[in-house]
This record gives sequence, structure tokens and C-alpha cells, in this order.
Amino acid sequence: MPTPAKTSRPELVAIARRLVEASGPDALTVSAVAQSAGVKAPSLYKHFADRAALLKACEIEILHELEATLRRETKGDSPRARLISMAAAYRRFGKAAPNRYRVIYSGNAFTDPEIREACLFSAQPLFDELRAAGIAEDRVLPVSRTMVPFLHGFVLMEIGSAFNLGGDVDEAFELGLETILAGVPR
Amino acid sequence: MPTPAKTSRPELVAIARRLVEASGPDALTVSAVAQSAGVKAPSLYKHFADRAALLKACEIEILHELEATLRRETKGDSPRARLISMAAAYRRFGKAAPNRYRVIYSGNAFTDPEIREACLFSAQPLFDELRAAGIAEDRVLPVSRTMVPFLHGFVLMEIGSAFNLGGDVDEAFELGLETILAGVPR
DNA sequence: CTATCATGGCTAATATCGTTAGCCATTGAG
DNA sequence: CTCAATGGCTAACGATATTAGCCATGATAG
Repeated sequence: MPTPAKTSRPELVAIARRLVEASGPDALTVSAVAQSAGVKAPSLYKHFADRAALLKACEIEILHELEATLRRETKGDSPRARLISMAAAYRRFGKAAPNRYRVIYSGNAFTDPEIREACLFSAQPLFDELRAAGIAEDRVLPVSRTMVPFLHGFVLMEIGSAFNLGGDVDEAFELGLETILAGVPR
Repeated sequence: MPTPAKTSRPELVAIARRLVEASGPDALTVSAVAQSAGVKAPSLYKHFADRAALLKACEIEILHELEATLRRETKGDSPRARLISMAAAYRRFGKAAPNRYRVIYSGNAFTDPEIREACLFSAQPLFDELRAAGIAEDRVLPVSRTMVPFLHGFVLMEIGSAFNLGGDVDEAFELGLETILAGVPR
């Protein structure tokens, strides 16, 4: 390859992620990323089509990170315990870095095939655990469509400080989860 | 009041809403609103502190509209039927105008007292129905914190085309809802 | 009536974005 | 050794939000 590259796709994504996670999506400016990479703004377009592509790369990386986190932190003996553990890990993932979580599902990106794939990938751990819990194959999808919206909505609302009427939020999370897991044997 | 005003706060909000709902939040540019109001961009700042304030006004209006919609469209004899009806109305509200729905909870606006108030207002119909369903007062909040995240997450995902693995989405919605309403007698 | 003064327009200007065009230096491959 | 592609750079454009400062109006106090 000609002309030694001062930066690289992965490095740029890493920088972009740092910006987003530290200060929200608006902080992901082309100039800021470039500057942090020791490069001028227009040079970024040699690596990414546009700012959206950069953000998309972040989103995909984050979804992979979510998948890995769920796999790593899901523990327990019974299927039910594992599902509860996974849900807690999901929630922790969101709370640990709100701006990171907010990137997920941002945009109407589901039309994008790469995002679709990454989302599907990040959902695999749940599918696997549901199967392991003995949920019939044709119920895995419907049950996921109860759990994931609940988790997603809960995390979004929690990191947005929407639960501001007092009461124990941890308890509410457990209650909701247990309600949803009613069909899964203890 | 001096100098006849060419426009007004409410008109500007209406215009802003039209733009947002038609083409998403990015379409809400100060110039576009101004032009549509027959006024130059800087004049908007006589009515709103900044673009964010205009968007906030939209969000509050939308939350009030949501409340009214829920009140209007919640029907049924049994408490359970009414809750199901309300949930369906909520989902319809989101699907009818995805960009309108997306404005809700956008931003981390819950720190803003006016937004908080509007959110609380929009949640009243649910609280009322839960009470009418005989849910104990100290359970209303926890149960809401199961239902609302589910509804919010479901609608967000649905309007984002996240349910793209086939299967009947309507059915999944009903299943999720019934699971959550398990405690409410038929 | 008239003087006042706050309201709500306007023009002009600035800073910051994303993005494109076009140029040039490097360097790996033939 | 040549050469072409890669990946940098400068310059520039258009859009955006926002500010400063000016001016006409017209309700209101005297």
C-alpha cells in the first residue's frame, strides 16, 4: 500500500465510540474524530463514506459488544436463573454507558442489512437461552418480542431518568421480568 | 402589544410538528419553520430560546395528544379489556405517525421539569385504569413500570422495523400484553 | 394628543457542521 | 525505475444555529 496511513478504520471507530460514549452522539463530529486521529477532517472520507457510516460502524461494534457481554455475564444453574441473569446483564450494559446504549436502534437503521445482521447477532444469546429453557421453537420469537421490548424500553427509560416518581426501580425491574418469565419454570 | 406579530408561539409549534412528523427531527430546522411561518429565521428567537425549546414544545404537545388519544380510545367493559384497548391505542398512536412518536423521550429530557410533568400527565390514563382494575395503590407504579417499558420498547422497535424475522407481530404484541396482564382478572 | 418603550420584525455576520473537488507525496508492484 | 493507487492536504461550498444590532409599530402612561 502506498503512502503510510496515519490512521485506520478501526482506530477511527474507536475514537468515534469514545466521543459518543463520553458525550453523546452530537459529539461525534467529523472534525473531532479527525483531530483526535491526528488527521484533517476531509481525510476521514478516505475511510468512511460519511458521518453516518462512521456512526453505523460504532453501532455494529456496540451490538457485538452487547452480545459478548450477554454471553460472558449470563450465569446460573436453572434456565430461569440464567434468563434473569442475562436480563440483569443487559440492564447493566445500558446503565454502565448510557450514550453507548442510546446508539443502539438509533436511526431507523433496521433497513440497513449490516445493522440487521448485527442486531440479530446480539439477540442470539437470548434465543439460545430461551431454547435451553425448553421454550418451543415456534414460541422463541414471540417470547423474545415480549422480553426485548421490555428490556429495551426499561433501559431507555431508566437511562433517560424516566423513573422519577420514587419507588424501587430495581424491584420494578425484577417484577416486570418475573411477570414476563411466568411461563418459564423455576 | 406593539408591532403586529406575523406569527405566534402556537403556530410555530404547529409548523414544527408538521415538519417533524412528515420528515423526522432533522427536518425541524429553524429556517424551515421560519419560512413556513412567513418570517425570517432570526425572528424565531423572539418566540423560542433556541431550536431545542421549539422541539421541547412539540414534545409536550405530543404527550398531551397521547394522553387525549388514550382517554378517547380506551374502551371496554372489563378493566382488563380496557387495559388491552388502551395498549392497542398506544401502539396505534405510535404506528400512525412514527416520527411523532420518536420525539417522545428523545433527548434525555427527563431532567426538564416541563417534560417530566407532561410525561406524568400522559401516564395518568394508565394509572387510572390500573386503579380501576383493582390494582393496589402501591402496585400501580411497579406494574406501570412493566407495561410502559414494554409498550414503549415495542412501539419503538416496531416503527424502526426491528421485527423483521417474520412471524405475526400483532400476535406477539397481544401475547406480550397478556403475559404482563396476567395478574389482572378477565 | 403625545411621548415612550417594549415587542417583534429585519439584515448582517459568525462559528460550526458535513461534504466535495482537486492536488500532491509516498510507496509497493511490475 | 516507472507508475499508479492510496491516503493525506488545502480550499471551498452550502446548510445550520445563533447573536448583535437596528427599526417600525402601536399600546399605554401622562
